[in-house]
Amino acid sequence: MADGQVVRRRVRIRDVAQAAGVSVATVSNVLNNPGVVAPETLGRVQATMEDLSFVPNPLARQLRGGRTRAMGAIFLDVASPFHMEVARGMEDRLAEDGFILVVSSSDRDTEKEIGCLALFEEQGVRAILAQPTSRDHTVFERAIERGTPTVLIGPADGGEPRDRCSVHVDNVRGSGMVAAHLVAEGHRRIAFTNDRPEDRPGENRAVGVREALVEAGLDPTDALIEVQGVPDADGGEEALDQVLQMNPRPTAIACFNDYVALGVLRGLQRRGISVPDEMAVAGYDDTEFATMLGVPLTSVRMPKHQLGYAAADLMIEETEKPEEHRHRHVQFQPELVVRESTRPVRRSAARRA
Amino acid sequence: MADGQVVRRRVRIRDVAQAAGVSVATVSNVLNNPGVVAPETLGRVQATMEDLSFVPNPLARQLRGGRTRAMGAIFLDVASPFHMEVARGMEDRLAEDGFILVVSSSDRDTEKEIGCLALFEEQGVRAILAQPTSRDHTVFERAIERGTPTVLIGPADGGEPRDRCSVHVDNVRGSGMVAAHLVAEGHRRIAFTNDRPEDRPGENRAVGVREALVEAGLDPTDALIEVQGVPDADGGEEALDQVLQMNPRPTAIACFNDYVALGVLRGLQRRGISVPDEMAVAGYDDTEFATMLGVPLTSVRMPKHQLGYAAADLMIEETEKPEEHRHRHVQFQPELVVRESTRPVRRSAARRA
DNA sequence: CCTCAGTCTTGAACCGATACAATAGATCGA
DNA sequence: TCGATCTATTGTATCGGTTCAAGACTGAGG
Repeated sequence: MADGQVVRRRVRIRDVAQAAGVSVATVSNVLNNPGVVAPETLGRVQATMEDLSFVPNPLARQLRGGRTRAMGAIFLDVASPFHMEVARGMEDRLAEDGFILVVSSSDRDTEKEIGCLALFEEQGVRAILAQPTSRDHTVFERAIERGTPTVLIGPADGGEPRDRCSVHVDNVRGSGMVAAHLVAEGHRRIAFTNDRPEDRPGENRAVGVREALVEAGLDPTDALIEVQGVPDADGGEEALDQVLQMNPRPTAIACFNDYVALGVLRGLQRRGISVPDEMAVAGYDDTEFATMLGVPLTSVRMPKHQLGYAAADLMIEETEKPEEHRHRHVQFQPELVVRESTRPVRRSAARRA
Repeated sequence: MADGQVVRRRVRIRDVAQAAGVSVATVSNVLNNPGVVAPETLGRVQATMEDLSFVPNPLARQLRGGRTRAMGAIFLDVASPFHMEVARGMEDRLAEDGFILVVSSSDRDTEKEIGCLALFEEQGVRAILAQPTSRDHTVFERAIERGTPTVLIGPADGGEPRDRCSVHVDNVRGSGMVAAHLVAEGHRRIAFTNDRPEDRPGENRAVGVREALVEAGLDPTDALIEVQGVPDADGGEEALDQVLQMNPRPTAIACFNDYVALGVLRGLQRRGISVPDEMAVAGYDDTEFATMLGVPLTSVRMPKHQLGYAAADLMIEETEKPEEHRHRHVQFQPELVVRESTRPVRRSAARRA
């Protein structure tokens, strides 16, 4: 059984033309301009394409100019609640105009980010939404120069990003609200579990917390303890370990997101430390489960769906009518949702009622 | 200010060649084969490239070379916990061999599914992992015929899928375990909130529940109430509305996933119906928050990460060494995790302790 | 002085499509 | 019967690179 049969070479437009007894130009027309082809020919060629199971090579296709109907998105993490909601918002908008969303993740790695970007460009994606790994946006600026509109998630940086749009949730403000709230609740020593502070979201959050403390007249040097860790539940539990070793021990933990908070709560529960009496905990993202936890979680709600929707809208506008398009920087405001995990509302009374 | 300045045309390899006073072939060599270029020339050309900020067009580059280093995945839903974990598992495996993962979602729509598939094929993705919308896999079989290895998520169907691999979590068993457990806890009327039963996952879950009831000697006709809805928290709340109108009212609800369960719990809480005493609730997926809810949620744990990892492994093997590759059907077993939401463990005692 | 091997460089074919100008045929009015 | 018009089709340049056989030059050896 010589299994090394014919390695069926990929079928090209030429093969179809030959088989159907027409020129390549006609096949191309069948593909892109079916209106001009005689119905009889059209049918025959289509049948042949079907027969040979022909799939046009997109690379060659785009090389000449035409692009696909796909939009790309590069997130820092496939497994974050942020990404899920934003992607859904994008999809909703894109579907309206018949675009398909293709998502990839840089996994917080700049190398991989460059890889994703190159891939998307190669594939002729119409536009890209990206959550940059670093503050240095040159990779993306170059993509723009090369002709792929790119919308970044993040603040319109000091420079003059006149050549691109951005969408953004004011995380400085969001984390500031958390910090201010904790201070208002009487906390004077607050831990903040950050993602990697080099990354944009991490940086902003840190700034927000710090500024809020200063504004409240506290000295961040001893009022703020910044802990770093992977932004998921296990990371949260590890971060908690570190926090609990601090001396004096913080009385509140502001977490990078709700999953981290989940881990923190888990760790506290295991140790029998009560929330919020002995330790206040705040999350970020206001995931759906935040309300339903054993101790409902204070969190920051972000209009993620809207953010994705708006981003997709900008992308579509930019590729569909570049003349009319003016670059914009859309900013959304987060909202603090206070729940039991940071506010000791006469719980016992409420519960016994 | 006539802003219609020079639309800086993209710098091509030809321009570099001209500016550096060499042929395009030499520039190409500088790029791909620097060893063969004389050091002096090399330096000059590189300087010129820098000067003109030349970036080779990846499309043209690939055109000659072949395929990209990307793998595709088509999920039913971007926003499901299932997708997130599986994608992460895939990424972990793919990263080992320097592949990039590109995710798209069919949004449960067969049309869109076909679109995604075509897009991925066009883009020269090396292999595809898909969670099919329907039981009819012909679209995927054709992709395989056309030369794109495709791994499906789902049971190895009755037919003879000898030409592809599949990965699979035995959901019939998983949902069966839930149903059996509920029966064992004394429930005789059980609601099951399904996703669309036409879809594969929905179908399997329904079958599993039904079989388990039969096996327990119950008649599904009146022991099982199947409710349909969008598989998220809001969908869960709506499903609950329907369930509560039933007469006689079910005493347990098996939910399609943990998010649905979240919505159900929310609705029950709002109505002051206690869990599990007045209504038992089970989820599916065993998300991280399941343990931490007000009433910890019984759920079914699936090795999602492993599933993704295994799938990616198959894909890589198939594209990297097609000769050695033998198609396989990998099945994973789910695991029932019983918590308070279905088991009335002397709660009051525990709490007061 | 000539040959030969070795080092660089280059012209041109090629990848797989698109798009445009040109052509062939059919139809029609005068 | 003869252009004029239309419609359907096709030849071919083109996109921006890669690749490879062949050419130009150099220096060593006979």
